[in-house]
Amino acid sequence: MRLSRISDSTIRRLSSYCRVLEELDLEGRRMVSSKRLAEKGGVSSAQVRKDLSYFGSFGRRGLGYHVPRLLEEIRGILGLNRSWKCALVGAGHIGSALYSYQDFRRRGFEIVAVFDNADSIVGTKWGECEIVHTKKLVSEIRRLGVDIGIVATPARAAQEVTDLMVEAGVSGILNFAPRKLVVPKDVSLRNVNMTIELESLSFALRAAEPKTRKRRAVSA
Amino acid sequence: MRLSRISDSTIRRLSSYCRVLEELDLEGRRMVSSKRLAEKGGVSSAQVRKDLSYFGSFGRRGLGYHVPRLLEEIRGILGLNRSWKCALVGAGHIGSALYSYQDFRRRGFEIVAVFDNADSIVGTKWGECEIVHTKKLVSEIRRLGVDIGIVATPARAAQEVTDLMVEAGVSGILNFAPRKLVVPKDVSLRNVNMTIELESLSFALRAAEPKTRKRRAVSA
DNA sequence: CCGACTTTGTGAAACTTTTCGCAAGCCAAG
DNA sequence: CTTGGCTTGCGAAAAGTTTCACAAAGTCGG
Repeated sequence: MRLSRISDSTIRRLSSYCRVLEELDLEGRRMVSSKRLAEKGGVSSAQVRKDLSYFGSFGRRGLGYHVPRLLEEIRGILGLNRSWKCALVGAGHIGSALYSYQDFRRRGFEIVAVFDNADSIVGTKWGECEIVHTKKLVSEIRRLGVDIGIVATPARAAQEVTDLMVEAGVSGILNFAPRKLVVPKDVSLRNVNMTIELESLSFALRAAEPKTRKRRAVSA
Repeated sequence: MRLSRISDSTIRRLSSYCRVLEELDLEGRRMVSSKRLAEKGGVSSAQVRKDLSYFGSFGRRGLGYHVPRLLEEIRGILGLNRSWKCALVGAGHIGSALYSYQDFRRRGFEIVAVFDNADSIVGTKWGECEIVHTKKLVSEIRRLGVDIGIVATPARAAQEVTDLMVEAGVSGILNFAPRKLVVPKDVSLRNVNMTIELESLSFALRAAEPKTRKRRAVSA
C-alpha cells in the first residue's frame, strides 16, 4: 500500500464508491462488478478497477467484488474504521447546519467542541456541546486531543482561527470560508467552497446559451 | 471566446481569482501582476496567465493587469454580470444555512423560492419567502422562471426533486445531497459533497501517520 | 530617445490522469 | 475435464493539465 503517489481524484472516487457499496450492502447484494459499481458511481469501469488497483487486488475474475469485503477495504484505506475528533469554529448558520449534519457523526467524525467569539451565544448549549469563546480555543483543542478543525467563520476571520488551530496541534482543516487558507505542509487542508461551485455553474449556464435566453426570449 | 474546450479547473480558478481581485480592488490597488495574483490565489503565475489566455489578452506587458478591468472581464466570463434565480429544495439545517448565506445574494444568486415536503413547516416564512410544498414545485418554478435548482434534501429524496426541477425547466442544479444525481446532458450539475471532503481529509491524515498515532501513542 | 528592467502571452516540454485492450483467472454447465 | 462466458488487473496508449522558458511589448528615469 504505497503512501502518496495516489491522486486526490482517486481518493474522492473511493469515497463515493463507499457510498454506493453501502447502498448495495443494504440491499443485501453480495457481489458487484466494476461495471455496475461504475454505473452507480458515474465513472468508467476501467476507472474503478484502476483506482482499486493502486491499493491491491480485491476482486475475483469472472465474479467481481464481494460487497462487504470491498467496503471494509475501502474504509480501511480512507481511515474510516476509527473515529476522528473534530472542533467547529463559527456557530453561525453554516456551523449550526454542520453540527446537526448526522452524516458526519455516522461516519465517525465527532464534533467535540464548538467555538465562537460572539459573547451573545458563548455559554449556550447545542445538545451536549457548550459553545466556548474562541479565546479558549487553543487550550480546549489541546485538552480534547482534536484531530480536525472545521472552519465555518466569515472569510475575514478564517485565517486567524486556522492559525490558532494549527498552533493547538490539529492535523487537518476543513474550510468552509470562501478564502484561501495558508497552513504548514504537515497539516492537511480541504476546502468546501459553495461560491466556486455556483460560479462555475453560472459559467456553464452562460456557455450553454450563447445569445440571450433560449426559451423565454423568443416569446418575450 | 471559445465555448467549451476550457477545463473545469480553469473555471474554478477564475472564480477564486475573482475573490482575490475583489479584495485588491477594495484595498484600492490599481494594477496587479500575474505573480502577485498567483501568490494570493495559491497557484503559479504561469497558471494564472494560461488561464486568462484562454479568453483573451487582458494584461499589459511590463505592467500587469488593471484590477477593476480584469475583475469585470472575469465576471463577464463567468456570467456574474447578471442575476440568477435559484430555488431551494429542502428547508432543513442545510437549506436554512444556504438561505441565510449572504455571499450568494451578493454575487447575484437570488433564492426566489423554497420548497419542502414537511407539512409542519410548509406555510411558514423565511424573510420574504414562504416555504411551499414540494407538490407545487414544478408550477412555481415555471411561473418564476427559475434558472438554478439547489438540492438540500436528504440523499433519498434528492433524485426525485431533481427530476421535478428538470421537468420544470431549470438549466442547472447545485447538489448538496451525498448522492450521485442523474440529469439530462443539457442541464449542468455541480456537487458540494462535504462527506467526500472529510473522508479525503481522513485519508490524508492516516497517510501522514504511517504506524499508529505519532504524538500521543508514545506516551499512552 | 536610449537602455535597463519588468511582465505578458504562448508554443513546447513535462507531467498527470484516464482510457484502451487483452491475457489470465474463475465459474457453471454439460 | 472441457468449453464458453464473464470479469479482473494491468501495461501501454491517449488525452488532458501544468510548468517551462523566452520573444515580444511595454515602463521608466535620465
